[in-house]
Amino acid sequence: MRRILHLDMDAFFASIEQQRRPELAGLPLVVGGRGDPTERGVVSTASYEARVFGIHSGMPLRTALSLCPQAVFLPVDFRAYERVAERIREILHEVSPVVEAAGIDEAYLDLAGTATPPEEVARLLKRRIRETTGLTCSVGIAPNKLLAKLAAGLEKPDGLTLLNEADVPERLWPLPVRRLPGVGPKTEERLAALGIATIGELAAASPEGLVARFGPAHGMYLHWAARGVDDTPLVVSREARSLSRETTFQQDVADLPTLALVLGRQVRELSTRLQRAGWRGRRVTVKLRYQNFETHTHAVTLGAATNRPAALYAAARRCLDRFPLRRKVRLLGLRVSALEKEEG
DNA sequence: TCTGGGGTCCTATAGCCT
DNA sequence: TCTGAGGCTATAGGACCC
Repeated sequence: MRRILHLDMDAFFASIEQQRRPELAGLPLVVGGRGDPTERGVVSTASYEARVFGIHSGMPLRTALSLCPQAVFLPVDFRAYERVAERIREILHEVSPVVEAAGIDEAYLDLAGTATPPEEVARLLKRRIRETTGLTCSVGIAPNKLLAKLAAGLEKPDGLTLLNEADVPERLWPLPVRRLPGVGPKTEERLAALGIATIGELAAASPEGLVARFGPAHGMYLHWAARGVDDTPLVVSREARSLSRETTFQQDVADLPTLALVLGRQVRELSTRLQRAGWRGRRVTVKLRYQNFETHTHAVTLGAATNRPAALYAAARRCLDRFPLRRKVRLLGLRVSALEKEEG
């Protein structure tokens, strides 16, 4: 049986800010956008003190402000968080060579080659991370990634939870389906329409019915996930599939020159990132989101991969020009995909 | 009055070919 | 020459994650 450890940093961005500015400790703190709660933007992380007011990730900053006017609002400082994340990854690699980073604040470890008992490994990790960064995390240990992640979520913050397949009926089946990774708002709603609200009810549903409604991949995933069954391996390294840059305007934009100007800036940024990483892309996609939040994309595939700004801009303009601009635009995005490694 | 930015993966559909 | 089945690829949209 595999032993997988999942580690999830507690209120990562907010905790880092509280760590480097001790006067913020114990205060409701919201990290998001440019740090101005009257601007467009959403909450990246709320401190536990702010969560008491009902503030959570993904919520508009303006809503957070109305829920808790006395909260402190700070901009996202990705560079700083990335530095902390890198130190944490180093600690993880001291414990196991098989580490999968899952975003900036989560990771999976395969403990197969580790002689130390899993629970001891977890305590060691938590202590080392707290000593070097001052931060706490929640850890789950289980026979697979799915159960390890669910376990880590059972006790937060600063938790340590062991979960086995035998615990699934007692510990997971009472929980709402939304707790399963892969079940978002849409799937939750469609399951609710079938009378399925809990993971246990999902486990009792016929796999044929789930496949008929959710397709083969998602349907069978739901069937097995509700039983805690998962054999996906850890992915210790992966290459980027695409790079993108998008901008939500503070005020909706109606004119093509402004859009073209912003598109030009996005092209230069992506071109620089591609060149630094040694990538070229063959597919260019432009995304527009209108005032009413309707979102559309247009893409072109190039004859040859490029990272040159002139070629990228020409392609992006061809995409942009295909959009009817009768309505105001709130977001403009640019993506480069079908990436190829540059020679030499 | 709302609803970010960076990604990944899956699915539906249309066109083309055999 | 017509028709249909099935496969492949490109494109657009959608759901989800951190």
